[in-house]
Amino acid sequence: MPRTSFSSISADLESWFRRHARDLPWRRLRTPWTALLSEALLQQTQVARITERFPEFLRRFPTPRAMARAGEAAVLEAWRGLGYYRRARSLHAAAVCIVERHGGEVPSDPQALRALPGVGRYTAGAVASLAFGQREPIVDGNVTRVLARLSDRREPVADTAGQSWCWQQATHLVQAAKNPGVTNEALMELGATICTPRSPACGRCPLSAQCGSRKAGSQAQVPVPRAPPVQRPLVLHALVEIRAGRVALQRKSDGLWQGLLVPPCSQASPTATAAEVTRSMPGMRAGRRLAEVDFVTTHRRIRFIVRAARLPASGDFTWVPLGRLRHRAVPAAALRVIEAARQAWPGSC
DNA sequence: CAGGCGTGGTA
DNA sequence: TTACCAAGCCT
Repeated sequence: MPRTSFSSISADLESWFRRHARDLPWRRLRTPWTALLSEALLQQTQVARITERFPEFLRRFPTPRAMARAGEAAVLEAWRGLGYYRRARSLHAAAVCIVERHGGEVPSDPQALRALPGVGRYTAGAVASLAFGQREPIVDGNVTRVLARLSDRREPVADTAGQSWCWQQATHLVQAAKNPGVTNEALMELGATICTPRSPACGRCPLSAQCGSRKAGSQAQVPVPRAPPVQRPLVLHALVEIRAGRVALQRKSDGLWQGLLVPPCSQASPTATAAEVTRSMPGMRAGRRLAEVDFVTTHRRIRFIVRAARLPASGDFTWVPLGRLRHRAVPAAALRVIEAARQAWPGSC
């Protein structure tokens, strides 16, 4: 792609974006902190999921200092149901860093941004360009797709070589831009609303005249999809005790759903007996089987085998009222496990 | 660097 | 119903 094309593309992107930008909550008030907050929330998550939740985050954590003071548990609680919960723990740690190392202000230097927990190349570039107007490139899933189609790239874009090519293209584009932040945001917006993975709306695309895949009619083949991840099976035995309208939960210390509240779980064979299930669970007694719940993540196919349980009074449990589950740091999978248990609970109709 | 890390929407 | 995948990062 010749240099003149990049300046023409960025100009078309910017003018299109000024007319067609969606009204998103984090665009109303654009500060460095709202940029960092929204980008952390949006990692691997669709815009529509975050638009509803962003106002609550901004209300609860209006500044890095407020988030640092609120504590990690409060951030995890606000993050309920959004997945990839390490983002929540990283964001809180980043807020602490910002308070301790940067006087409570989000840094503008890409290097300093990169040093924050949970901030990689994309997020650092996004905050630097969108919030500070710096000439930093960004590459995410949307940008990757738009760039691949513009050049009608028939080779993979997901592997190392492909991503390197994308960053190079994005760098050229932002170098040619009049307003780097606007060009970057427009590039993402185009990928999200026009240049979609399937059936892109080329008829409404401001770049259609300059698009290689449009010219070749290869939009459906570009970019080449990457091989789907293998989904490994995992069996978890969950022990649920409901007493006086409350369910016993534990804060998970590692692995899947680390830091979140879940019923006591152990990994064992699908045919394990109650005694075998509780062998590594001191003081806990497993009762009758109540239900099975299947849950799919990106890399796993999880089967929960749910048993009623008798948990020791001395255990370190958090007893959460059933009606409050959706306001606590309980992952969606655990909500489904608890709901299945409640349906099958002795005495339930 | 390949694999781990969630969830829900859409076709 | 399955398949795909979304404003990625970390180890």
